[in-house]
Amino acid sequence: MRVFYFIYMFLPNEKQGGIKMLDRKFIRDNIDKVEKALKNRQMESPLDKFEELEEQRRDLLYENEKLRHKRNVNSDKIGQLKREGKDASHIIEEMQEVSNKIKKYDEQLNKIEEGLDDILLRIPNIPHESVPIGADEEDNREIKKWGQPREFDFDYKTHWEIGEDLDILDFEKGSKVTGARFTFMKNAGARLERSLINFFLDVHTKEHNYSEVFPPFIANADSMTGTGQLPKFENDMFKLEDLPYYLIPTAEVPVTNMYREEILNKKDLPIYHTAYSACFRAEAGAHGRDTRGIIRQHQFNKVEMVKFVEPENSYKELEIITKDAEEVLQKLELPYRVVTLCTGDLTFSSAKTYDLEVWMPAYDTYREISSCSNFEDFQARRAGIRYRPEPEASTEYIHTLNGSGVAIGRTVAAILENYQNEDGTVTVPEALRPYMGIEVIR
RNA sequence: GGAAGGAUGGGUGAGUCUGGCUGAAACCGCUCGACUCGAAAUCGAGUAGGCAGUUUUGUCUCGGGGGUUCGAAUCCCUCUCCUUCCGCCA
Repeated sequence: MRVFYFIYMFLPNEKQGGIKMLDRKFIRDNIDKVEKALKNRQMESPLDKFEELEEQRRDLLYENEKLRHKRNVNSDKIGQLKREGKDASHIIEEMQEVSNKIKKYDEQLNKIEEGLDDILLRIPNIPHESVPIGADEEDNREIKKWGQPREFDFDYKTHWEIGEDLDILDFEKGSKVTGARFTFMKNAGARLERSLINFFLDVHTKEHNYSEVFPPFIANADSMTGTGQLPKFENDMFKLEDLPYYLIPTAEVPVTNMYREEILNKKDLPIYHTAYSACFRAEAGAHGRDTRGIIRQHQFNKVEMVKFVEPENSYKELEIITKDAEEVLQKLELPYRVVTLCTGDLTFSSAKTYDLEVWMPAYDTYREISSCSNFEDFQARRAGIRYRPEPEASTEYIHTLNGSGVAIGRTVAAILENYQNEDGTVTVPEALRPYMGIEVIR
């Protein structure tokens, strides 16, 4: 109950026109399409309620506008009479009643609008037609494999065993200082983490043309709503007490919201940003999963890529951003595969997502290390990010994309496991040696 | 934390004291046209958005929310953000 109230209080300001979420008109005109999308995502449909409210809204609006028109006309008349020094009291009296009626209609309309927004903000993006239909991750489609998982001729260890044996990961200290799912990295481990951050940022800025930003790690409720974390996923985030501020779950949030409520210049597009940030996730509902190691932490580091592009280019850009992410894994010579997420596994805001999964020997499988998504205009709508396609044309929503480039902690885990040696040491991947200054962690 | 000032269209910025004829001057930018071999300069025209209906229309929006009033960019309350000064701090 209280949570609900809280979310409600910090929903985005109802700006002029309410440029938020999926478009009402679009939903109205494409009820079937939206309905189908919800079904493919394994979600219940709130559209009956939506249609009912929408109908009520339009009826009330019509009545209300008629009254407002009357008021405007008569107000002009009153002004005119007063200027001429004539008496207007009989009209004023009549208008008092009209104004009261308008006030009542306004109240009803506001209530309906709130109900509509609450529904709309919880409707996810519509999957792109190329997205495979499926229930869960089992139905994701593998589209590419790179590298050969290494064959070990000795008893290989998990990354947490390696980390503790080399004294570069300290789980006990993490849980003492903070709690479960927090870890200290020490010595070469700390350095490895830092090296990866620098390495990834260097690759993306120098080779892939991203401009680097260093964002705030705390964002407000409007921003969280803009990228789609709120209102549905409040429980997945850490919230500051008594403030409408949240620890960011990814740099996507602050970087995408940099341009919230802005009209971008066509000549500045596309905009590419890359950003390092710490990421904070409550991992609600993940009890018991990946409890060992650093695969699933409440705090982890990530280098993120974010793009703002013209709509017609966004699917081309999705391929590019995915390649940009792949490239850092290739440079590190870590075997990985690329999968297209199916409708049931797709995240709330995304129209299409490629996951990069790195080979993890100890798990004997591929694990997600990057997620590259095209949100089309979903986030742009919520966040009000537009541009003018032609000088005379009216504004249009841009398309946003992002991709992990890539998650640092999981890369550390992958390096420790894939590059481990029989004597317990870990070879440093060649690309990282300039950053690490050593060839072997021992 | 204390004090003062401010938030207006793509940008700069008038209007706020003295409420109505201001959805908003002027300038810049941008678009089209004229001039030109072409460009610059100059001149002319155009140039916010949401919602509802869509043939002419109506309505709402001057940071957000609320109030006063027949009527608010304009008066009052409140919140947010920005600027300047003081204090504090890495």
